[in-house]
Amino acid sequence: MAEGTTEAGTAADSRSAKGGRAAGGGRAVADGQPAGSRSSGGDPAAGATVTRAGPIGHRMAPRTGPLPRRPTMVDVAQRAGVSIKTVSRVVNNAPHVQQDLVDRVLNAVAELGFRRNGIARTLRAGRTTSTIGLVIEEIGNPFYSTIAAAVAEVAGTHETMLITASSEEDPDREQQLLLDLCSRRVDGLIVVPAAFDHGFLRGEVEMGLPVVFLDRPSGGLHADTVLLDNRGGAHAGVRHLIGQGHRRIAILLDSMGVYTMRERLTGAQEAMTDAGIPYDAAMIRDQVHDPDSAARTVGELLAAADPPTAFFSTNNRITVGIIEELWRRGDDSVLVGFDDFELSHLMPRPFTVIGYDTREYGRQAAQLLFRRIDGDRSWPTTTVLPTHLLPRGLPG
Amino acid sequence: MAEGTTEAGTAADSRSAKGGRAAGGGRAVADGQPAGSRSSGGDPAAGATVTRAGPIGHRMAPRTGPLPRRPTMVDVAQRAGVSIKTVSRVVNNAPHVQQDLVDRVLNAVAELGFRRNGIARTLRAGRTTSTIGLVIEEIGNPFYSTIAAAVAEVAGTHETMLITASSEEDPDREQQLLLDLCSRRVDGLIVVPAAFDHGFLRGEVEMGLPVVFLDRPSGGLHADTVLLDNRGGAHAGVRHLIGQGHRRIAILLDSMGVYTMRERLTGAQEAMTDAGIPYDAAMIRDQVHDPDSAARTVGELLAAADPPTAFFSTNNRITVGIIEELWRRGDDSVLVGFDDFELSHLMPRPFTVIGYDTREYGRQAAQLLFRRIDGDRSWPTTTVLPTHLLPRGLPG
DNA sequence: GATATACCTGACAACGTTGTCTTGCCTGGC
DNA sequence: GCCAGGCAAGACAACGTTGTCAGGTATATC
Repeated sequence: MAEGTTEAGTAADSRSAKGGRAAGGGRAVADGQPAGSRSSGGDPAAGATVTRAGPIGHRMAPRTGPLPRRPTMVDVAQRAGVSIKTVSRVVNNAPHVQQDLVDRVLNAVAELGFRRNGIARTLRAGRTTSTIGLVIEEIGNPFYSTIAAAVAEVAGTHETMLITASSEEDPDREQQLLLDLCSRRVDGLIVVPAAFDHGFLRGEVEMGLPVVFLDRPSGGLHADTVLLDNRGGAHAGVRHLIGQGHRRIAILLDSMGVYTMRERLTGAQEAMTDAGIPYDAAMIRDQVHDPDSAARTVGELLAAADPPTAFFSTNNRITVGIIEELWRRGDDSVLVGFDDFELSHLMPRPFTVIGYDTREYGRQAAQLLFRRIDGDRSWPTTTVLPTHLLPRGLPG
Repeated sequence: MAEGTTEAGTAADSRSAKGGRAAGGGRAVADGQPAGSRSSGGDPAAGATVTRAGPIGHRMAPRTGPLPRRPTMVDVAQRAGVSIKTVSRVVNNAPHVQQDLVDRVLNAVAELGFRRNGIARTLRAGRTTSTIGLVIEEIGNPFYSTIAAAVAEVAGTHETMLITASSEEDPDREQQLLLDLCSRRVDGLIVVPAAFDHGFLRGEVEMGLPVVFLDRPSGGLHADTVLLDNRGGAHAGVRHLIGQGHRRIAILLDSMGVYTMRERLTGAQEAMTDAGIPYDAAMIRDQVHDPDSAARTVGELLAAADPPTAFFSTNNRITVGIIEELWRRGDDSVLVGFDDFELSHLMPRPFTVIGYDTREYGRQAAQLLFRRIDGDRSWPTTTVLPTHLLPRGLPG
């Protein structure tokens, strides 16, 4: 840690790094001291972001002159004393080039540090960009990052890279991102729709751009769609509760504006109806957007007359909130939750999960997309992935 | 669910979707029946992936003819009766174009569904691609997806898109990905190094490609680097344990081949040395790559003579394994773990965490990169982000 | 009325690569 | 000795866009 001259200071934009914002957010800090003044090691500046600038190991000056131009095939051709076409042939491993020319070209390539310009290569008519676009709600969400990982994996087998963009559930932003990706001439698009209507993509689709919708269907544009068996899963989950003798089952959901929520509610209600349990509006709670609001809602429901004996959660954020509140209260109401998540089996209260293979979900969409990219022009399809009930009861 | 003709069947590549592989992996299935035969709702084919193909709502034939060519500025110019230069001006909102020509061009653009080709635009000398590359270990890992989210967010404010690629910790693959990204002429690169030496990028860097290394330094190429205060964090964590009176502290780590592991071990050992606790090789366990092996290691350590009374975990996978094993055994050994993670506060045994702001980590790297892209040619810097001890004791 | 100025428009080249076509050479068969 | 055919290499155009420059018209200035 003592190489070269050093110059300590605080990075220009590090204001937001000081103090708060530790992962896990806002908890108390060691020894009750304020974050900024705490020492967390031998480093005198610990607690704040530290930036060192300067040469390391050997003499070196910051660059100031104009940057050297990137070498092109013309430069390589001149250096090797051949035509650019020959350079192109060598670079692309085309046949019918004499060995000594190949060597001269490869030497020139190495000496100049030539790297083929993929942009220009793509421009020549008909070439693909070997890039696909994935538009999701938010890449930081583990569900979507698993999807992205699966899509990237499939893309890799097709020598294709992945541009991922987050719509943040905003239809305008989604449209902007999608059209931007079209301008970049991606070879295909996978979209988790935020908007209802993707008619603005029709022109692109007609000109051969493959599009796959994932997790939610889209109105306005008929294209391949990969969905989850939301109804079936919810149905099975609620039936599981009914089978345990529960009749008062509370259903918590995020927003009726989201397709998956509507489907899951429908499935849950069908299970209730099948069992002859009368509809009770008081047992259905909408607009539960995060764990805290889920916890609050649980409190309200349990405080009411004739409280529920079981809960059905329609997504994992709600599930977490319900668990926290039940745990706090020592309440032994039973819970079934849609979406499995990492470490769910280590939660303080075991609960039954409606799970599915998220990686397979993304993989299906990606394989479908590449089938289209590879020329499949048959009817658009709708694929429905199954869900699985993973029962975990209370030990007792 | 009853639109148009339907055709049920199993998707060609859905083998891996049947049965196993539910998220959370390999747990028993409802009612003890095999996955394939279980019913999870009203759907007769539940348990297997179902694909429907066919028109929805209205008559439509699968496309077979040649795809219509994408309209170019030439097409728009012809239709509007102007030169392509005028089209270019209109499309780019350049001044000095008469209103009636603007209207004619915009009409032609709308009628033809023209969308500017960003590839060709980029090719014209000197233009940037408005794309940056991020090479990480694996996008499915929540740590990296948080990084990606932060980078994408910063990129968005610079009207730039993000290509994310996973090196899978393989130096060869990393090199291939990085060079591919160079061919695509990304405006900059953020790399979590898998390899030790990134000298192969020197030519690109000299020709003006900004590179930022994140989470691990790189030998062989002097560039901006953003690191975590691994030593300080580990030092503080172990000191915390020592402060509670522990003298036999086991340290579990993944691999000494990884920079962060070496740093964390060093910090932990410094704390021990500072407290006059003699070095004991038996207390340090290497090659703990996953939760299961962490759990096994805990079992071995506790079974030995003179077992540890506290554990120091150097990453969150190891932490999870330790928690599971301690919980299983009802052992009340104390644990401090590097890396906070979602729901860590809901784990069955409260434990102290060495946390940091992962989003800020990615943000710092991205801001640094864009400062370079915007022309900052000063000395490369090394930024060290602080860690924070988040003590959570056993309730008793 | 001549000249300067601003404004508007288009012709043309260039970006870096690859597809097409041509040219020249060499070998082999008659 | 002539021609067919394969091989090797290069000239040239094209991909779709934008920068440069020239030309043309209308308005303002002397």
